[in-house]
Order: sequence, then C-alpha cells, then structure tokens
Amino acid sequence: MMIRIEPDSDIAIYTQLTNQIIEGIAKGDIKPGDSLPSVRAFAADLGVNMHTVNKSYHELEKKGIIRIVPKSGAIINIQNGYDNELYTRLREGMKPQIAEAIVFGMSEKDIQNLVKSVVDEFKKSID
Amino acid sequence: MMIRIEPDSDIAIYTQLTNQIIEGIAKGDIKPGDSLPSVRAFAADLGVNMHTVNKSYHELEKKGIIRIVPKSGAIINIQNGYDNELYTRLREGMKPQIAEAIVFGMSEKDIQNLVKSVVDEFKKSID
DNA sequence: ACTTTGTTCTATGAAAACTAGAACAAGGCT
DNA sequence: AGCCTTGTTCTAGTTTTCATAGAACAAAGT
Repeated sequence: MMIRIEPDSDIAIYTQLTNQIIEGIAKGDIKPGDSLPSVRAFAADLGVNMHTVNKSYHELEKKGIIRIVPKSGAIINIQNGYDNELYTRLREGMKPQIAEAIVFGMSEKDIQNLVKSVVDEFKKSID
Repeated sequence: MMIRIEPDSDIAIYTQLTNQIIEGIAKGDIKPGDSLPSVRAFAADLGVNMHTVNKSYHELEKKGIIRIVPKSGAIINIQNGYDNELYTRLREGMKPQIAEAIVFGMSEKDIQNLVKSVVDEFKKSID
C-alpha cells in the first residue's frame, strides 16, 4: 500500500498515517487479517520516528480497527459492527463540513452527490 | 446565538468558535448581513482571549464566510457560490469519516442516512 | 472629543508533536 | 539454544502550536 506523508501539512503525521491506513482498508488495498509493517520498519520506510508510527497504531486500536499483539505485530481486525459510539463519532466529524456546505448554498442533493463521489472513489477499486 | 466553548476539548478554541459560527449560519440563527460581536466583546463574553477570537474571524474570512471591515466590524458575507476549491476542501474534510464508515461495514445508503440526519438537524430550524 | 474598532507588536506559559536513544521481555525463526 | 525482531516503556530534547497578556496605533462611529 502506498502511504504519502506531508511533513508540512497542518495535520499531524500520526493522524495522516492513521487516516491513510483507514482509507487503504476502505479501498480494499488492505484486508482484515493482513499485517501492518512493524513500527520500526514502517517508520524507516516513511522517514519518520518509530514512536510516531506507534502512536498511529494505538489510535487505530482505540478505534477498533486493528489488534496489536505484543511481541508479534499489528493485524487488521475490525471490531463488531457500528454502534452508537461510532455513529456519534462520525456525525461530529462530518458536522463542520456539512454546515459549511449548507452555508455556501449547497442543497441536500448536492451534498449527497459529493458524499457519493467520495464513497465511489473508495468502492470502485475493490477486489 | 449560543456559543459553547469546551476548554478541555482536543479541538482548538478558535476552531470550535469557527465551527459553531458556521453552524449558526447553517441553522439560520445568523444571516448574511448580520454583524458578529467585536473581538473584544466576544472574547469577554466567552471568557477567552481577544486574539483567539481574532484568529477565528480571520479563519472565517479566509473561507469566504465573513467580511472584516477594519475599524468597523465583522459582517456575515458569503462569497460567491461553490467552486472547485470549496469542493476539494469539503471532500478532503469528509474523507476520513467516510472511509471509517466503510471500514465498519456501513453501506452507501447508511452513510447517506447519516448525512441526511445531520443536514436535517441544521435545516429543521430555519425561519 | 471620546469610545470602539481591528491591527500589530512583543512576550510568556503550557501543551502537543516529533525526534532520539536506550533498555526490556517475549515471540518467531533457524 | 541462539539470534533477531517484536511492541513496550523510559528519559530527554527540540520545535511548533495554542492561548494568554499587555501595549500601542490609526481610523471609524457616536
């Protein structure tokens, strides 16, 4: 899987990494059961510090997306389906963008089309 | 308009303020032409520093949502409709949430329902 | 005139992010 | 058994961001 870190982004490196791993799973580039590189190997590959990768892995584990097996590795493991906590998390995360879309005059259909275009970008390349 | 700042949030205060002002416009609580409080008055009201409010105002101006008139005030002024820059901004902002939704098994319809619930929350209280 | 406006400047404290190096115990492999 | 790799934990340092504070300015509003 291809990861691209932008050091000058206003988004923290470990967050960039977390997001891109999630997007990689959404696209199907990585599947449940697959292993992520070791924190050291990944860090060397990306040109960042080991602890930065480690922080990202723990963020993914907290979200219930990977399982970290001490002395072994990190395996993609999606925890049980979507519950209220996930719903709330996603809602709060999308709120600012949706509000901004409305402010700029986008209709609900416009917004849904925008969302669909993002969904399609992920789903088109599955399998 | 009611603004609620959470000092212990992991979201910066000026970002919280920016988002809530945008949401206030989306809900119709504030309308184009309305003035925002002066940076000093708003800061005193919220219990934060003047510069923090100022930073939020400039973020809103950069987004094209308000017009800051030096020595006068900040007026809600939505710049011309949605262009490619806005589209890209919104897409990038929603990407992480949509990817996470897909990862957890949500269908496109599920995601659209979630989006609709957020849109409705804003639009229900217009006028 | 007087107040209020946004702006600009310097300064400081606190927290977050990132890097660095070292050490540890345990799993995997030969 | 021996060796390498694993994630983990610890201390340490730097840089950046965020938020605060105070002062001063020129100009708009009253």
